[in-house]
Amino acid sequence: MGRGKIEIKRIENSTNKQVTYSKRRKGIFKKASELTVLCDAKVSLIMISNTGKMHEFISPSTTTKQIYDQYQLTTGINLWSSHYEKMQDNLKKLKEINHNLRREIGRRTGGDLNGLSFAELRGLEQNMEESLNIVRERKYRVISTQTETYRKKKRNMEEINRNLLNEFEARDDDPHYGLVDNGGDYESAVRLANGGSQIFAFRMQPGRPNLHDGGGYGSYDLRLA
Amino acid sequence: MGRGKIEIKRIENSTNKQVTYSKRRKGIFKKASELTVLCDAKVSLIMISNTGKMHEFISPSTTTKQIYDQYQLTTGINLWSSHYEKMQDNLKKLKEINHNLRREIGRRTGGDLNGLSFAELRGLEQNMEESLNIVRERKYRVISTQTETYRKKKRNMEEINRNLLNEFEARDDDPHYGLVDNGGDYESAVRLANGGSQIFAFRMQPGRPNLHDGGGYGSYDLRLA
DNA sequence: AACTATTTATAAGA
DNA sequence: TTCTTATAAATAGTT
Repeated sequence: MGRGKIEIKRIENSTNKQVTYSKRRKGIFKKASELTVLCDAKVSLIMISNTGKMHEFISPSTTTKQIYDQYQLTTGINLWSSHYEKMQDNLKKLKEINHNLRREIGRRTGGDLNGLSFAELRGLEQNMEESLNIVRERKYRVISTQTETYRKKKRNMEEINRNLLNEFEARDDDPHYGLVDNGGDYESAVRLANGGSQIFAFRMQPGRPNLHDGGGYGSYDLRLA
Repeated sequence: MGRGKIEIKRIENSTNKQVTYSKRRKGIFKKASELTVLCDAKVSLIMISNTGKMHEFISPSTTTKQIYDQYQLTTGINLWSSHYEKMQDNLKKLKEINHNLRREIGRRTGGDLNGLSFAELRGLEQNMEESLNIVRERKYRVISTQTETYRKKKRNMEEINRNLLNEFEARDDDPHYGLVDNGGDYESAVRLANGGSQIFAFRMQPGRPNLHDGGGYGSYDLRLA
């Protein structure tokens, strides 16, 4: 359809090729568009020119992805399986590790000991004893550090207290002096001066902590995997 | 191009629509094919009729997936991101759980105790003590069961031994009788008869087990995640 | 599915 | 690139 008939073979002239591409592309797009309207078909048309430029036609009321999903359903070809595989692999490994970790924890919290032999149980026991000792040592270190800190604070407060009392006695002609500005500090100083050991009463939260509490120890959501 | 001009609007007559679809589809495919030859362009053309039938044209020397990969590169649209997202989500959750499990184990084996307060340390200690007790109880139960089993075996062997000695004495006119057929059993019987307590010498694997051994306790590959 | 009058697409030229 | 136009190609309606 033109001034002369042409043979369907690669056009060597670059300009001519470009022009033909442009004209025919427009033609195909028009026909694709007409088809979708006339026959309410869905069309996905992607063209990439020899210069690498891309043009797309997609029938209205659908998306390229929809067409592609249907394409895959029909052909059975999964176009992104290769993209999946690596991820699937990772997921599988993670799940396995997760399972092992879970079993380890389970055993270390006294659950699921059925599969273990005497020797394994003995090994586990010794291992747990060692770990427990480490935790204990750590605990003692923390408490001794805290004790030291509070001892220092106490000394400091005693010093303040002494100073305040001195000032208080020195100025009892003005009974309000020293009590207004330093009221809070004075109270702390007195309380702390009564002895360091009581301080822990409200720091240690006596009794065992609630292990299933929101912020408590060992409270992850372990539902997945 | 036909006997009469038609308006570009949905064809209501089903048969007519089907015929038109068929004719025009052929036409578009032909034009697409010609374009790829004339202009060496790449074309992916997927058409789905209103009856759900799919037809595809793909220019030779390429694949649908290639076109789509290029499509994604050019448009920046990731067609299978939605497929990814769920997986990514799962992966992320698993990694998080994994991390928590790891920290839990780490603490229960005496590592990474830096972030814990005194109260938390105390909770952890108590928790570990309880778990340790469970493991100990289990160990004792296993060993008492084993002891009982061996006690029974021992009694059984003593019985066999007695019988054998009886027979041996009764038949010492034939010195080979009883020793050939039952040699192994006799030896076992004698060894077991010496006392149950020695049996554990080779069952208990004295000394602490190698914790980093291939099949030993606590030996997962924890590299991933 | 084949025919064919007619419309539409487009090759070549401007 | 776009317009023009002669001509090839596609196809609507018919058989």
